[in-house]
Amino acid sequence: MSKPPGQTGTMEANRLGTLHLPTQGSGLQQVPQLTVVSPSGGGKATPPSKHGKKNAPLERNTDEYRQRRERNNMAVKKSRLKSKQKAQDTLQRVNQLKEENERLEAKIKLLTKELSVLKDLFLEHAHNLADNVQPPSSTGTESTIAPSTIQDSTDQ
Amino acid sequence: MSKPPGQTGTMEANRLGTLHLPTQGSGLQQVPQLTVVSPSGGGKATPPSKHGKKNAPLERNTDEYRQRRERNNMAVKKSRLKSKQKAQDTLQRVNQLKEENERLEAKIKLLTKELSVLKDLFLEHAHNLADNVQPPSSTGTESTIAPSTIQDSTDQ
DNA sequence: CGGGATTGCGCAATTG
DNA sequence: TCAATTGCGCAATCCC
Repeated sequence: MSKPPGQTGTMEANRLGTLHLPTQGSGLQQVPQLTVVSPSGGGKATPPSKHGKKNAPLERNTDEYRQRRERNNMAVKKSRLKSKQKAQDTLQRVNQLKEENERLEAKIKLLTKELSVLKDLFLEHAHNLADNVQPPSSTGTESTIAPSTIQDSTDQ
Repeated sequence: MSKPPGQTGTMEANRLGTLHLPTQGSGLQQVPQLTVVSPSGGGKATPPSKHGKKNAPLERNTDEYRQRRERNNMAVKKSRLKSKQKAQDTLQRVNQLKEENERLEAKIKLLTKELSVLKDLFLEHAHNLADNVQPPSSTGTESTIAPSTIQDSTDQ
């Protein structure tokens, strides 16, 4: 709904200097031909720009032009496909990492719990010692702490 | 989702039916792309379009046409910006997740080590018991295992 | 300098 | 009806 007043003139497509439109019109394809050349005067063969190269537009009706376009079109397609592929890979990587993350967190949770259990046992033991409780040979409490319970933490 | 299969196989600039050319107007437009409108009438090859609506091409020299184009160009720009933004976000997310993963792995390493230490202590203890070593108050070995050593595992 | 790879842009068909 | 998407071609650059 709300829509600002018309955008007057939207000619952003304008490049700074040159816009060439090929001459002519063989059959179909007549284009409003206008050839705007950058105002800068240096009509030298070697422009100051680093790469500033502006080759002749190459006429649109030549075979070479057509060939070049065709090649470029293929290249563009290829490039875009690649780009899309890469994007998808990235997305996949996110999921992969997320999974791994969960796995790791689960592991941490487990380890933490085990650690907590062991700590409690230690504390208990410490208390026993402190309370001067001597374990003759069957206190029962600690003897239960066979390695078996602890084992599974390391693996996986 | 949704990515309709692009069927267009290979239709270069060949058979064309109608070519609309811009009529000058204000400033200059881009190169007139050839709008190909297939002349064939029958047409069974109509892809299952949801809307199945085919408006008349709308002449290119009308104000309305121009307005519509302008709007669409804006929408396209917007959409592409958004798309690019999203891609970058995804990339960032990957890095974020990678970092988090490292953090988690470090933590796991730490916890594992602590657990290992505790386990060893337990084993030692068990051995002492098994060997019939009575720890009245001078065994010295286990007494050292004060809670202090264990404490730090839980935090951070 | 040549030529593929990228990138920004507009067009048109579709989709929602 | 209109905005958002998407495939596509063109031209300017970039980059070997």
